[in-house]
Amino acid sequence: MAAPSTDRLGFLLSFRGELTSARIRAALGVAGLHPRNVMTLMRLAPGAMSQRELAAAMEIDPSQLVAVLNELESEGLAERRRDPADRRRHIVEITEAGAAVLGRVDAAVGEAERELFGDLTEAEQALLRSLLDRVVVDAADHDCGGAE
Amino acid sequence: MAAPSTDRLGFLLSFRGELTSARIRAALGVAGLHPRNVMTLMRLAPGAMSQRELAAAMEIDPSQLVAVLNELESEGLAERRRDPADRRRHIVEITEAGAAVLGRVDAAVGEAERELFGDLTEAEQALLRSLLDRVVVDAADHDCGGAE
DNA sequence: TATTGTTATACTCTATAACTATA
DNA sequence: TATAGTTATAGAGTATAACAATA
Repeated sequence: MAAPSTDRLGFLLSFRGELTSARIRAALGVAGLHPRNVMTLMRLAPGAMSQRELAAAMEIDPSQLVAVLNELESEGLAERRRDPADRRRHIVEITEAGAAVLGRVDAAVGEAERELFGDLTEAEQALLRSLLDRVVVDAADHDCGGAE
Repeated sequence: MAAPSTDRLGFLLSFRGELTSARIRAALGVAGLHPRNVMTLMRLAPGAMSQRELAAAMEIDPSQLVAVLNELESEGLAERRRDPADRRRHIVEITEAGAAVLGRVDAAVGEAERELFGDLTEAEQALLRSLLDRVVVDAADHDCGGAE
């Protein structure tokens, strides 16, 4: 849906964020993976963890994570193995192939950022970052009814 | 899904945009309407137009607009009438009640923006706006496959 | 035959709850 | 009984195609 009153800063930030998000998602898809699967690999890159921990870190429901890991595992990009200490748990780990994919993705995201922010100097990019960091987005509950 | 590498400016802008969008949508819902319906009223505020024009302006499919207008009309916030010059067309118009709703919404959005950007001075808000305006988001086609 | 608005259908996402196997 | 992971189901949202009325 196109912007109706981009003269409001809130709308401007929302719409630019959405378009930026679309460009980044396209970059994440460079290896033919779903962006969500790539985000999962990114989470796993620093180290292995249980599915429950991974779901919590990504703020998604554990049941949604199942399909993601099925796909990643079938493509050889991540592995699940039982935790010997507690056989209910799965330890999830990124594979070498998964890490290699992340390398390609990182290059594509870098390219996307050069396109997105290429008209800004390094200093201006740093300034934009610091201003965005000061936007207050701590989700106080502002649900006002809505929908029908 | 939470941020995996907010150290990249593209991710930061995406995630701040998403959270800002959520806060703005909550404000749009202040009158109990679906945000999409409020956006439609905003488009109609400057003047009446046909459904086809309205759909084009909002960049949505005409068929999706039908349900929105049904709801707005049943709530007395907008009206459809046949164009006498071309009886295929519907002229869509906001009502006084619809304009009144927009007044309440505008106040709520103003409040949301004060929360979001209250830590920034007026000058900093203007700076943020000008930097966002220079982010390049003209959708060149970057579809790289993705999904499965 | 082309266009406007409408309806119907299908596909994706997401949220939730029920189920299994372990503890 | 409680927890980790899985499966199944339902709902919202969206995209597409077929349709009726009018040009």
